[in-house]
Amino acid sequence: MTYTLTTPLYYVNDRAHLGSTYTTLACDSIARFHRLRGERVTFITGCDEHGLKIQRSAEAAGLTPQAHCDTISGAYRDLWRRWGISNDRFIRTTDPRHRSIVEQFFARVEASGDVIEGRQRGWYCVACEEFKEESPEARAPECSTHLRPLEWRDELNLFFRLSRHQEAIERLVASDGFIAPRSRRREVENFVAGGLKDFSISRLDLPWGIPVPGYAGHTFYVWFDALLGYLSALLGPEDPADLNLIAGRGWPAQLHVIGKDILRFHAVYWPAMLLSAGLELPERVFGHGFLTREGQKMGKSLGNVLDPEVLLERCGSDAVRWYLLRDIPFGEDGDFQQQRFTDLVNNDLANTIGNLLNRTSSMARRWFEGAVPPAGDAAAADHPLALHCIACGEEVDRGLERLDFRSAAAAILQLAEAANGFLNDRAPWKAIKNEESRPAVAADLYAVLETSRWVALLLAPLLPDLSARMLEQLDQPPLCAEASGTGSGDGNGFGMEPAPAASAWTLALRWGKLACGHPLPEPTPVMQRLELDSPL
RNA sequence: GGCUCGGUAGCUCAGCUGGUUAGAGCGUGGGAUUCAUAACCCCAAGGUCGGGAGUUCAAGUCUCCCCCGAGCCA
Repeated sequence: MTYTLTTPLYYVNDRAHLGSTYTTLACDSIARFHRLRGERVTFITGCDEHGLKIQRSAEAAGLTPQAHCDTISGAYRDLWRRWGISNDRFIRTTDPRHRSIVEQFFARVEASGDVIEGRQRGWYCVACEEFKEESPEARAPECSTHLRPLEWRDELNLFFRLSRHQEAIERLVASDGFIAPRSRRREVENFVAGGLKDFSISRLDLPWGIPVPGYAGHTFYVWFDALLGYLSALLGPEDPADLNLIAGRGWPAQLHVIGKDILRFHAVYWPAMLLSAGLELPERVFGHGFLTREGQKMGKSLGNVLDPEVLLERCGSDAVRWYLLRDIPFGEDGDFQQQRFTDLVNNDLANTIGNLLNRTSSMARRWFEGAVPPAGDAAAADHPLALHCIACGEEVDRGLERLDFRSAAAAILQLAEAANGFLNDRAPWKAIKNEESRPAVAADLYAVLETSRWVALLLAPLLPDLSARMLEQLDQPPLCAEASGTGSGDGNGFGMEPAPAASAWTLALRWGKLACGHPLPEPTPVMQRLELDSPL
């Protein structure tokens, strides 16, 4: 059993923005969470590279479409690498194997009688790559989202008979858990209830696309092509381009994470296409919200775009991940406020969590020969901090299963706060002055060090870097939640091996695993405070 | 125009099937402390729960109307 999840395949008409970074970071945390639990994960991301809009972007830049795509797509890949994204796959829709998958898929859809020829007349928005409902008589209509003129089209296209799948899609969309968060379900239900109309899946005389077999002059509509990237992506490096293989390579996906704007493509068109091709449906489509900045929409015209490159360079991935995952309810819109960003990062990460480890470690080193003190009573499973750790672990588990990053993060933070409070109550710096209380001091410090270790472990899916630094500070072995590398390409009984009963992570999440007498490295702050002297 | 979500302390939000003095975090103010990244810990500040009407012994929590904001569809 593989846990397969995807980001959207980002459209390469421009460089990555914070929105795609947000989606990708969230998916990365989910992927890491499942890997840490010992599950086999295929985390897919990539780029959608066809279509008129891209052809024009390339022309505007004086490049061939392919050169343009290579550049932008390469930039995405590089950006994700620098953010430490653990994707197992990076699919490009210009990949030759993808073309072959699209052809095979189309053949299946055609065979089930879902392809018909029809005349497409209407107003088209190139930016949306979508036909609009404007009446044919409209004079110089504009796209309401892009505020750009619509273009009139009147051509023979191939249509996908979406209307035939009305009932199946109605049932799917109404089913529990398919569309998440729940609040977005109604919107799609209403759309489906309005009656599904066939939609065109080919374009005439658009060279930058995949040719439709058997229909000279036609190329596939970008969306038809792009969604299929989720399937092509499942092929391992050594796999032939065979659509029949994907069922054994992690299809159906458990989760598609997307921005709320493309929910319909994923919750309506996509499942219908899959049904038509006789493939299984993904378990869940999660549409998250959009990010604004200081209450305003980000945009070039306003000049207030937050650049993920700048953010990464000036603040680091832990800070940004924490802010986005901890503060914004996943699914809802969020607002990036610089003041709040630095407040949260400094309070939560540097002060509460980082300083906890720092202060405890330095006391332990000073009074207990540079090592983890003897646990004494703190080894007991009913130690208050032990109970808190266990409860926190469960809360993180529950939270991340529901994609509720916020409650997972809050639980971890509360654990660190409890440990800080415990220290203040016990005041080991006072007690140590009395030789008789030395064992009690040892036990208290042990309990807090052990709690810090839990904090580090539980943080691993959310903030892998900080987690690693904390474990290093405790001289603990690193966790591995990175991408599987070659993934399933070895053809070595993929999907056959049972998930391990206990992963290194789950084994480490036991109270008392920190070994007494284990040397502690000299502490250095694991999380620097953010001191931003100018707007990001 | 139809539909769907929101409008709760300065800010961001919790408040499930209606029921003791409406909660949290940040920010703010005060206290305590010195192990630590001027960090940690404790306490406080009183917001007519968008407005109005209604149902009820009782409404932030249900009904209706209105205002404001966001979105989907026309």
